[in-house]
Amino acid sequence: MSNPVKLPIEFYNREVKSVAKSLLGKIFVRRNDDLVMSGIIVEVEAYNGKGDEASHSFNGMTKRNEIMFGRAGHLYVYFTYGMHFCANVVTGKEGFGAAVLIRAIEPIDGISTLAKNRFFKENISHKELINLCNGPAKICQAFSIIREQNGINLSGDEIYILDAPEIPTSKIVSTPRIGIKKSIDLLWRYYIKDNPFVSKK
DNA sequence: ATCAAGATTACCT
DNA sequence: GGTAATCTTGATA
Repeated sequence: MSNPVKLPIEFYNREVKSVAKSLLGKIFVRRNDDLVMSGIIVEVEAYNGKGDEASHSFNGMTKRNEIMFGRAGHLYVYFTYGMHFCANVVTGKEGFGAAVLIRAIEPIDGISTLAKNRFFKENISHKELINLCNGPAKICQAFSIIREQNGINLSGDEIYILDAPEIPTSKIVSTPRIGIKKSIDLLWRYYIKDNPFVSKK
């Protein structure tokens, strides 16, 4: 087995749709001391800094979205619907306001912890495993990501993403983004074809 | 100050 | 397929 290495800042400092597609197949890791949770990123969405009406950054910087306008390679966490958190990776140059929403993860390590966070029990059925991280708010609940993690540097040791081989273009499916009412013509949602941990076909 | 919408989810028929 | 839950945020006055 090869040495896993954290994605460098240059990885994130690129055009948001390229980063989004490249993030598929990479390993998302959350570490708390000796506790490790991880999984394969299988579904993402790109939100651009310019000309994207569905993006939080569309109307300029606010207190809520300021991390989105910060440096690439940091985590943008927001609260929505009065009860859910969603996690994004900031991309591109500082001040641009682009980010990739992580929508689904195939669990690998720390599944009993992920399960406890989501379902308040360690042993789960196959159905519950599929349902563990197949949605942006489910990921945050499973990985214990809240307001506190907003702005975290992905070069650090608490939350980071490990490199892994690129998913070939032939295995990447593009669709409209989920749950938005503007810019629905843009096919900026990407997921790994035939992966059972994707949120929706 | 007020208010409507929201990058969702779980549970219902 | 439909909708309640739940509250922060940003826009408007």
